[in-house]
Amino acid sequence: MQPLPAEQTQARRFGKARSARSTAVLEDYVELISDLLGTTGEARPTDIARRLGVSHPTAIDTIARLKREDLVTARPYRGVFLTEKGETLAKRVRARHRLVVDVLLALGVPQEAAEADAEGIEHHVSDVTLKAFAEFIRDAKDRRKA
Amino acid sequence: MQPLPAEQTQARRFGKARSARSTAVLEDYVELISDLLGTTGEARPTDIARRLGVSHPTAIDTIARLKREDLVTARPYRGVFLTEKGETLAKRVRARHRLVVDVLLALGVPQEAAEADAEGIEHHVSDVTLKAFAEFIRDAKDRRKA
DNA sequence: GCACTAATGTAGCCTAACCTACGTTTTGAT
DNA sequence: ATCAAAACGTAGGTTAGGCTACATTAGTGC
Ligand SMILES: [Mn+2]
Ligand SMILES: [Mn+2]
Ligand SMILES: [Mn+2]
Ligand SMILES: [Mn+2]
Repeated sequence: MQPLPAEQTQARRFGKARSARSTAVLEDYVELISDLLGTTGEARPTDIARRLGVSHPTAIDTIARLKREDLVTARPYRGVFLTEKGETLAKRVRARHRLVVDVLLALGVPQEAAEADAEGIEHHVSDVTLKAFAEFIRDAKDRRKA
Repeated sequence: MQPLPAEQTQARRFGKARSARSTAVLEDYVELISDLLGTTGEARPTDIARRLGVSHPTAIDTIARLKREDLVTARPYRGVFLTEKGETLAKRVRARHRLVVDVLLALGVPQEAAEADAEGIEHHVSDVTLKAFAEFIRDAKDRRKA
């Protein structure tokens, strides 16, 4: 039986996971909105809802939260757009998402499981971990060349 | 710009992540209760709350939910115990937690980041992915021997 | 231009997960 | 046996993230 970590240490870890959980939804929305804007030119509440698998009122509610957090602008019947802050977040989130998928694939996880699990995992990957992931992928590529 | 996945595919992935998020708290409680029972012989609401970094009423509320889900038994002033179902879940969750930490460490993630990130990541690792992780670790060990 | 349809918005509801404030029960030390 | 402190429980409140049902607006085809 492993010794338990010190109370405060464990509490800090759980706290980080809680805070990541609370921003996960926002991150998914900005990433998706950015993708929709990039590929179709617009991001409308109904599309967002359908792609997320939620009802459209749920999407509209969350879009309101995104507005409050200054990540998007949206006006009735006009679709959703990213603010500067939103664009910046979207870029970071998309890059992280891709890297997480790549790492899972490199570890031998089948494609669809990698894509599905990454959708949840990504939100809990810290910067330090992300750096380690990037190096791992870089090294894997080097090994393949040699 | 990568092509977007089909709507239903993407919705299914997001749905899985949502459902994992909704069980994450239960999993952490069960794992922690099991650890406390194993090392100190008892799991009291206050200890649980302190280790999770939440207020004790929050812990008590969640323990009530665990009871509803038939994962624990608890009576006033008497501490918390795992049901069969709870024990089973605890074992699975603990094994998964350890494996996730091991994989992160093997990828070069520093100890504390590995422990902290694993606390969130673990809940989004599917069985298929877990299997790939196990093989990766086994192979890494073999390589070290050779 | 009208009418139907799809999209959007609004209202109202629910549960989970957090909190503070306060009252009650146990526990343990004199 | 008493009593203070710690643990526990309860009450009541907030926010996020879901939902359904219904009303309104916008867009399209005729
Ligand atoms: Mn995601
Ligand atoms: Mn993503
Ligand atoms: Mn966890
Ligand atoms: Mn854990």
